[in-house]
Amino acid sequence: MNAPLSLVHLKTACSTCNLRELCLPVGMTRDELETLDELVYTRRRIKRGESLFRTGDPFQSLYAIRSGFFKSRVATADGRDQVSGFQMAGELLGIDGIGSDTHHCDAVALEDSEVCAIPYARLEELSRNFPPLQHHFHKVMSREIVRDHGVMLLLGSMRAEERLAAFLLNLSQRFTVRGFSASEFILRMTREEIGSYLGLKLETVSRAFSKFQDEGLISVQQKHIRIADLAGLKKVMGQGAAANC
Amino acid sequence: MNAPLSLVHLKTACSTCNLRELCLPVGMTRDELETLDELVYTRRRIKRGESLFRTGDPFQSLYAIRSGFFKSRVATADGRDQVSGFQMAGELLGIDGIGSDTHHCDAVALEDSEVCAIPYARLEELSRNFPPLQHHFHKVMSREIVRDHGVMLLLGSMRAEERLAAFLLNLSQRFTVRGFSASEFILRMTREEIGSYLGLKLETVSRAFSKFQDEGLISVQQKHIRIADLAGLKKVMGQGAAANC
DNA sequence: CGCCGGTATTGATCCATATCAAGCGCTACT
DNA sequence: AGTAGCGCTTGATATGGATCAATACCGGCG
Repeated sequence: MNAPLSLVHLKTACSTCNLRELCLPVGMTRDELETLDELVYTRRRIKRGESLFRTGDPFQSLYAIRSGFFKSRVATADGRDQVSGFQMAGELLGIDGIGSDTHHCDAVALEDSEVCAIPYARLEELSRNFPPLQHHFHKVMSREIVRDHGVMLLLGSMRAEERLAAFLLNLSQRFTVRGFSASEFILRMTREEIGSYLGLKLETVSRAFSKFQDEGLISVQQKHIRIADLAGLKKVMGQGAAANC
Repeated sequence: MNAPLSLVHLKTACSTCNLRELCLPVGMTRDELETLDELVYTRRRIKRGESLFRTGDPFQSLYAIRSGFFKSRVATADGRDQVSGFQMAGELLGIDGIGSDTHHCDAVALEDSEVCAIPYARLEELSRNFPPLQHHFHKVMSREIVRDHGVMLLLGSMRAEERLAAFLLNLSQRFTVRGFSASEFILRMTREEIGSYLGLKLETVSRAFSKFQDEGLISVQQKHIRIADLAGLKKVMGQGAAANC
């Protein structure tokens, strides 16, 4: 009774994955999806606090998040570091490694997570014979670049409250896509990690949360967030700035 | 006497381009390069101040810079904008368009420039039959992501002088690769554009330049920069932070 | 050659966010 | 159930960079 279950468990297949609308296989037909099943052999579990890979690790595979929540962190030589992104189910980790066969950031699980390892050489090979995959993979990378430009815009030209509003709206939107509530969610990261991502100190993040609550835009209780006034938050962000970050 | 010259001029070929060590064809053999010649049909001249493409333009081609200097600029819906990068000969513009078949930034020439248009559909097609091209293109995109993470780190955690030092060192390094002086160059952009890129106001950029000059690290005369103490500048940056930005 | 507009420098002041500090509240572990 | 420790909130103060303002420079044009 246990054996077949764990077999199913081992044999990961894109064609039966309920994230196929979010992950690499987006927009492929049933037949095309079956081709993709050759791509993923291994699943890997990462416990909260553990790293999927670290800066300097040799690059081998991309990782599609099946479940859980990650942060990516880049570091300077002199010890400073910064969160460069938060990743959730269906998103791809490890693209930073392609350019030099070495990872350029750490990917740390913020909760117990599970990923599909996609051997990169296999992906290149398969995408040569399979244009939809090739094209979609390029789109994923291009969108990552556009997203990063949005973050640069945020870091370079928005004030603290605008940044936090943009951050909350972005999370909300990504939860929505995944079928969760747009207005109520649990933050997986600490105030310090949010601050790091937004280029702010944790106290500033905390104060901005309190201010939003006073203004009736959200209610905060530690990591529990409820968005009470979506339009109001958007207004704080500055009339609909970079929605892509 | 004029005809053959302009013919040569029209027939752009990667295999004879003196930027082939910097551009898409990096690391390819002579034979492989000739395959690439099919890729580029058109050259385009862009005058100083003109745009190669703008946000919202339909995406068709990538552009390899043959000569000149560009800035990319992203904008928010509420009118704020920010320089997201400066590009020089051998670098690729337009990758932002792949993700949604629409450009997400403006590319503006900062001096009279010339680019090779690379029809994107052709690039995908050719790279399917030509793994070295495929692999190198992926590397270019991955490196762009890593570069952007470096900029995010700069914007999120460095102070004004560190940012400017990092900026100068980065320019210096890129000029070196292109065979220009590492220590003496002309800035193609205004203080305001530098400030926009670095998340600072133009006055702050100007003050930082003056401070560096007072400290004997550089000499500045308007757009003419001479780096007098490379090691000193690196120290300002914070003991060799993100060299990749 | 001299003027003009955009660009750069420099100074004075202000303000948003960092920093320092204290206390509170979860949550997880014994 | 009690408690230790990390994470969060809030207050007081400091400061780096923004803002406002005045002047200087430079390149292009008449």
